[in-house]
Amino acid sequence: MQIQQAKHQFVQAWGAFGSHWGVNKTMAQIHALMMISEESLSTEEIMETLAISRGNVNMNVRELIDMGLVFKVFKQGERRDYFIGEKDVWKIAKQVAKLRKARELDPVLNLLQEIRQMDLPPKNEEVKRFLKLVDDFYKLAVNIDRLVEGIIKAEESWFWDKVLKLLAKK
Amino acid sequence: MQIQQAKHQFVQAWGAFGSHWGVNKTMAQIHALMMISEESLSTEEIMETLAISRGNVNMNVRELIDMGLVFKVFKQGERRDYFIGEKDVWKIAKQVAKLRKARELDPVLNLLQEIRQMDLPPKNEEVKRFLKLVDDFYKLAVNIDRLVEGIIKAEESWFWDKVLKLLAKK
DNA sequence: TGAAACTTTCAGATAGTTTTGAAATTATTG
DNA sequence: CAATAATTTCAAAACTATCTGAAAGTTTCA
Repeated sequence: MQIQQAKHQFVQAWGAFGSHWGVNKTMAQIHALMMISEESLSTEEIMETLAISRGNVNMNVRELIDMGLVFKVFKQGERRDYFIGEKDVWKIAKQVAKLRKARELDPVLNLLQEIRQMDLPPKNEEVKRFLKLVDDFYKLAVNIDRLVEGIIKAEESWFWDKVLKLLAKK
Repeated sequence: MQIQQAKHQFVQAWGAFGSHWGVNKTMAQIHALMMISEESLSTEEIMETLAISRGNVNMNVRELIDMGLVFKVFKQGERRDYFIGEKDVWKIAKQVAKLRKARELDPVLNLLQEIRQMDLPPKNEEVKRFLKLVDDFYKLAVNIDRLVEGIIKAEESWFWDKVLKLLAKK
């Protein structure tokens, strides 16, 4: 197997995974390409490598920049923009955790909190059961929130060391 | 606010969240409805409550059953099928974690493992850097895998007690 | 300043997903 | 067995997301 084939496979697979992660295929492919490219890349180079349009590259690169996973690079004496991908896997993971928390968890916390604070008479069995479910979900969501916050703030080796030791102990 | 309104809001919001979780709106709505319904529901009742077609209910309920979040119930003297939702939030969470791990994490582990085992000559800087990235991702994925496995197996109170205490200590 | 180089936008095209609803199938009852 | 009730299937329609490519906008430089 040659390195170029291996990289190609990585990029293609990452694109396919994207669909299961709520990320569009092209964005996942661009991100994969940026992670494995030591050098910064121009729009043209991304277009060619992935066989996609200029508009598509522009849109997705911009979003990756907004996500903090890709950065603009200015090259001395060059007119066009170049982009470089974050290479630190732990930083990438924390960033993704942060973004997914904001998209997937925070809105749920808000909804549950809102319902908990409703005044719902009469206090019959139906109401009690509903509020119990909402409350259970809320407590779970708060715990997950704290765990994710912990991960985002943690130092990698410390975190895994402690957590995996803890889970093993059981 | 009345209980029926509150339940309606819960179902609608859950449906909207679905889109951000890689779950289609209808399935998320049906699941929400099943979680908050004490009684088992028939296809007809779900159709009416959510204003959706028979085929849609059938498909999504079947999938929820496959996911282990909803169960078929046979009613004495009744010809039609009834369905009841799992109500235990921790069980639901573990089930979802299991499903998402299978969909989102396991394929990545396989890819990374596969690439790690490739023979990629020559061992130049480019190859080394690529394999380093793959290796970093692999180690991270293995750690996440262990964490998720730990969660799936853990007893709820024990798990949160320990983990949150750990994160607080830092 | 103005022409070239490059980036951004966005309307329409394409591709992908979800839903419907009627027909086919299966199960139950008298 | 035949009638009835319910479930399942699936092709077509509706809807949604994504991508293209040309036009508009911006920046650079002589």
